[in-house]
Amino acid sequence: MIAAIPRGRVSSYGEVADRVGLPRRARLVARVLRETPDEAALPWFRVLRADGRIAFPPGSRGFREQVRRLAAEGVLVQGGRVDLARHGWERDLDGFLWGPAAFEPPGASKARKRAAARR
DNA sequence: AGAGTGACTGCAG
DNA sequence: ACTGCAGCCACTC
Repeated sequence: MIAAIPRGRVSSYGEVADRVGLPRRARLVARVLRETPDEAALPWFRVLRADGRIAFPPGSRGFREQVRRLAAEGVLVQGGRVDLARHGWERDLDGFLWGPAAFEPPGASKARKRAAARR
């Protein structure tokens, strides 16, 4: 299930559990990830907490590594968290509303809405 | 059996 | 938006 998370998208422990038919088993997903060797080459870094925050302690080695890997595929982490409305699996709001416009600078969305309101 | 632990969640303040 | 806290499940001691 984790291997199926598309590049540039993220999911959560709970969502992964749900998708494999194991509701309320978020902690089990976390355990599996912890026990999985790096050689498995799973995109573990695409799994976040339900609110979009990185599960590792801020500043820890795992935390920094996760930020680095996410950034490498265009997923910005700010204040330790990812915008799920933008990068969440199956809830790619920008993609749905505006097409695969990819990445815009902060505030671009607001500015666009203001412009639309003026018309 | 009972208490403690954690790459988690949802909700109340 | 942030912090606690109870609830949760699968172990471990």
